Amino acid sequence: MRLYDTARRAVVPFQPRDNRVGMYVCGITPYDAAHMGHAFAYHVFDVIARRLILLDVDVHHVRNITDVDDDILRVARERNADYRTVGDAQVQRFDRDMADIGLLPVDAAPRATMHVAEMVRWIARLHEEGYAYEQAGWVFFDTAKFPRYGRLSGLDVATMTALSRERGADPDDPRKHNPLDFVLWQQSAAGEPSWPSPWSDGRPGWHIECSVLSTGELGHPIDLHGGGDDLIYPHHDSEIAQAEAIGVAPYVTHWVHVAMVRHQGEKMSKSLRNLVFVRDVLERVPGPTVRILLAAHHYRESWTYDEDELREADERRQRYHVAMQSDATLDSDDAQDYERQFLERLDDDLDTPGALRIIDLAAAALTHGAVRSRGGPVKAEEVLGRLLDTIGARAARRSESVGPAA
RNA sequence: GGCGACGUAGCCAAGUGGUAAGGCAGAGGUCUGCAAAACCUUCAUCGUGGGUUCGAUUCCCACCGUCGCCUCCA
Repeated sequence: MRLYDTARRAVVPFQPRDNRVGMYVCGITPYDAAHMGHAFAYHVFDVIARRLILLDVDVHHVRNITDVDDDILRVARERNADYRTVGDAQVQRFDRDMADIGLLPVDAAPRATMHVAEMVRWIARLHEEGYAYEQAGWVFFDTAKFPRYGRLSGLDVATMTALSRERGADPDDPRKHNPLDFVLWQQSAAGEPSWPSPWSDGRPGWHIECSVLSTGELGHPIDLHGGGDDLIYPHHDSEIAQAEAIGVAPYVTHWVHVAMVRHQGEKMSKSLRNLVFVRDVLERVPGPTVRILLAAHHYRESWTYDEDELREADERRQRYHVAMQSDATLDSDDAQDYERQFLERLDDDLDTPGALRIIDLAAAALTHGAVRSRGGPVKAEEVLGRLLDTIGARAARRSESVGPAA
């Protein structure tokens, strides 16, 4: 299987070592419902996992949960609730949404709050080795000590600095030695949850959890680490820095990033309030339709969610359904041929749109009932079922696969 | 500034190392009292400039243009 690697900037063979793959995907902060951007990202890694499993690879799929950060604390405050209550409820909703669009359960979903002690140890080590400094209870990573900082994103320090100034970020925080230094540990404000540490009763910065959770579950190097492409900088660049600085290197062998989903002309994001929630889409179409819609887009190309495409995806799902319900069969030779082409598309940098086109052909052949007998018949249900299963778009139940979109 | 994607007829869009599917629109026609519908016909040298090749839209390089992302973020 060939996949684009962000670090090498090329489509390269993805080589599992020992037939085992540790895959770590940056998960959600559970304070709001999952939107189509989340669905797209996690769908992509689900397809990768399914394809690897088909190749007989033992996949260990880990997706973390950032259950303490500014956003979730803010929401908890607004609702006058405990942040853990907010988090638990959102995690449940998230799991349900993902299950309903047919994502395989991940093998581990570690939560940041369960591993703060390890984070403290990690930060302490960075501090001891001179990669971090303390300022009144806060600890910052010293990017000047790590010259490779920013290499994943391809940004050099000067550009990053200039950019952050332009964006009105906070590079001028007087506590920072360098504008790009990032928070490893922060002192908790009154009323915020806190954990003991040598520097203050506080809580971890955003980036540290992923280095700790990923290597905690998978060791290193991580075979495949991914997430949305908005995480490349600063999140993943910072992960690399804090890991490789203390010898957890190489940290990751293959980076996979998924493009952004847009809506109404802009990136779907919380701050723009242009979210399309997975649940709302599922109210109108079955899970497989959502998967077909997502699979119709290549993971490295950003796309715009729109209703026409949702309708087309549902029509496609219905065509597949009709083909699968038919009595038609294909010769085993032809069936194998479709499957081979389908997998070839997937193995070529996860070309799911191309793979869908192969399913279209197979479905058309079945509905047109072209049956020849050469090598024995293969049932429609079996041919299409296997292909659809690989992209998570096989109807779970018969009742789920009938009826038009609302 | 960096990274990425894309640039095929008026629009949408498939595709391949050997002289470009399809759909919509348009034009002409058949049919019709007129029109509509239907049907038939017609409509592109594939962003620009180089290179590789017997031959490139398809491979490589440069350039131009469009778009997306870049310390809340999947």
